[in-house]
This record gives sequence, structure tokens and C-alpha cells, in this order.
Amino acid sequence: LTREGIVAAALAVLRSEGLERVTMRRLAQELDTGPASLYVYVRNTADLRAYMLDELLMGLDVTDTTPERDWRAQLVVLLTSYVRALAEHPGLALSALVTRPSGPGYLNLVERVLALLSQGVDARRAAWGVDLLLHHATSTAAEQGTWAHSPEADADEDRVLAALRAVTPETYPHIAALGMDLMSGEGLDRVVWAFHVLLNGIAGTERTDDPAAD
Amino acid sequence: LTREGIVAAALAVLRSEGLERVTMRRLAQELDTGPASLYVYVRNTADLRAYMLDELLMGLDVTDTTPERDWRAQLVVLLTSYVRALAEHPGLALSALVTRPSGPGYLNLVERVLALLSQGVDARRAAWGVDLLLHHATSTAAEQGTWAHSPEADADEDRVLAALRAVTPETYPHIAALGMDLMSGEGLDRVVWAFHVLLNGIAGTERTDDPAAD
DNA sequence: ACCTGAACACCGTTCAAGT
DNA sequence: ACCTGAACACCGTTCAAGT
Repeated sequence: LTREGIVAAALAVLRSEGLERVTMRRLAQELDTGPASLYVYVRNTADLRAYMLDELLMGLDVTDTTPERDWRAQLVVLLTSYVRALAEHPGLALSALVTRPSGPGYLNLVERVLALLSQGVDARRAAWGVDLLLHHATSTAAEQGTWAHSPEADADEDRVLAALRAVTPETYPHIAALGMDLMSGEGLDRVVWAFHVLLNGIAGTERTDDPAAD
Repeated sequence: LTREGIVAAALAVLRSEGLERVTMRRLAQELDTGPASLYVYVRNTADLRAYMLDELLMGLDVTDTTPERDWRAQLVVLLTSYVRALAEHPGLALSALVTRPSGPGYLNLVERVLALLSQGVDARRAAWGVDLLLHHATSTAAEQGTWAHSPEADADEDRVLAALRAVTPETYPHIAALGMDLMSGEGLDRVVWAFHVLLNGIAGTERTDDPAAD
């Protein structure tokens, strides 16, 4: 019984049965022991999920496939592949939003994002920008992943559509004016647009805190 | 027993004991009935949380306090107050990330954001921008709120700091070069900067999908 | 239609006792 | 130090039976 073994078992259950089934009791069963034994190696379930996420990130290919393109395009490719990988496991993305990742897999990703970002913006903006980009990518993965993998997502969207249709120009003029364009765009179109917004925004927005404070 | 009554009881427990205690069983106890009775009025816990969130949003003041300032500044004020309100209940923010809100409280907020956004950008960008802004605000509230209210947050930050200190210029040159500036900034400084990044980005990034597709 | 008791099928975590 | 059985204190949801 080792932490590596526990995390490996957790990833196996994750892939075969989903995150809901990755419980201390289920893992203990898988490893032929009692749930209490696991607490020698992981602090709690949040801790376990952090290890799982980092293991997943280690498997992410961060090497550049299109070195001839500019830093923005390369970042969009990298971040999109991160979103795609994480969206497979939206529950882990949600955990990462709440527990700050700090494992080698995450540091590796941060380093790569910083390397690309530094080509286009100054160091102070890069320092805050990397966090903004990865925070956005993570929450996008949680959102997209949940919608893609949940049977309730359709009913959910129906409710939003019904709410939009019920809007009259008198009650909500701006919503009524835009109408269904509020919901337009294939999932990935919006994700890519959002990354461009962030990159252009970072390049065009100076940090507002006192430079001497660093 | 009505849905309004159930939601009101839920909000009372939320405020006095936190979201973890807002369970079907706890609510049933509060309302002197069995948990099964609640399922006549709410589909499940996700549904209940959606009602709770919308009730909370109804209490959000979206009227403008600084009409003399430009649309960007007004949006930053509005979005910051949304983040502040939601960060009080990070669990609800997390739910909103996964279940699309569609109640009157949310529509009210969307209308207000659209009204301000329309002063600065074209309708197509406003349509996608409002979702991007509120998605970011929601996930920021979940993140900030959890850190602010969780006793484990400190240990979490210590781990990140230790990981950063352990970085050498050989392994992660860009991380090492930025050092502790990666973690700089008071919570709110970064939140405000992020909103400026988004607003500048939206203003400076055309939508990439086919305009005829609307 | 609305309401309920009881059950089904689970959880995370702790702790005293063992090896 | 590591491991465990058993317990503590809970969960969401369903369903047959009642009113």
C-alpha cells in the first residue's frame, strides 16, 4: 500500500466508473483493505483528488506542435487541449477550482504557459495572466464537461431557452433584443473566442497595483 | 408546505449553519416532515440550490451608484458586488457553474450587464461577453469564497509557496524568474484587474463565428 | 394530489486495538 | 509506523401505502 498505488487505483476507477464512484470505501475495497488504511497516505478526499488531477496533468502533452505560429495561437492550442483533457473529468476540474494545484504536473503547465506568454507581454502581466488563463480554462472545463456528460444538461438548457423565450421587450429590453444569439455558438467556438479575449485583454491591460510592492 | 417555504428554510439554514448543513433531511426536520415530502416541490438538491441562488440574486442591488462614470467602471462595480455577494456562499457559486441559472434574479443581472456592455461593444460581442463575464465572476466567487472561509486554505497556500520556493532556474526558468510575484496582489486587486482584462479583451476581439449563422 | 414511514444504498472520518 | 474493524454521524432518493 503506497500513495502511488492508491492514486493509480483511483484513476482506474475514475476512468471505468466516473468520479462519483471514486470513494474511500470503494478504493479500499479495490485495494483489499479498510477505508481507514487510506488515511495513512492521503489527508482526505480533496487531497486525493489533487493527486489524481496532477497525475492527469502529467499525461498532458505540453510540447508545441505549431512552433511557426505566434505565441497567441500556440497558447490557444495549449489551453484548448487542457480544457479538452479536463472536461473529460469535470468533477476534478471543480476540485482544482477550490484546491490550489501545486504538483509537478501543474507546475509543468504553468512553466509552458509562462514561456509563451512572456513572448508577448511583460513579466508583471505574465505573472498574473498565467493564473487568470488557467483559472478560466479550469472553470470552462468544469462547465463544458458537466454539460457534455450529464443527462440533466438537456433539461437544463430547455429551461434556459424557455426563460429566454418568455422575455418581453418591456421587461428585459436588452435580452429581448439579442434573443437567441445569447445561446449561439458551438461549444468550442466560444471557448476559443474567450481565450482570444483573455490574451488580447492581458496584452492591453496594465497591472493596477503598485509596482514597488513586489 | 410550498416551494417558497422550502427555499426560505434552506436560506435560513444556509446563513446560520452553511451550505453543508442544507440537506434534504435537515430541511425536512426544520419543516416538521419527512425528506420524501420535499420531492413534491424540488426535483433534487441541484434544483434546490438553483432556487436558493436565484433568491440570493434577487437581493442583489443592480441599480447604478455611479452613473457619471463610463460603462467599464460601472460594470466593474456591478460585477465586483456580485462576486462579493456570491463569495459569501462559495458552494452555491460552484453549483451555478454546473447548473445554468435561469431564474428571474439571474435574468435581472444579465439584463443590467447587457445594458452596460451595449454602451461599449456591438450586439454580437455583448451576447457572448455577458456570459463570459458572469462565468468568470461566478468561478472567481467560488474560488475566493472557498479560500476565505476554509480552514484548510492556509495549509493549501503553504503547499503552493513551498512548491514555488523549491523551483530552480534549471527546472522551471520562467517560474523561477517571476518568483513570488506569481502570488502577489491582494484578492480584490486581482479580481478588478481580471475584469478590466475581460472588458478590454471583449472590446478588442471580434467574434470569430460566421455572422450569418445567427 | 399531496404527504409520509421506512427502506435502499450508500458516504467521510475517527479511534481504540492490534501487528 | 502501519494497518484495521467497527463505529459515529451522517447522506440522496425511491416507493408503497396512506389521506
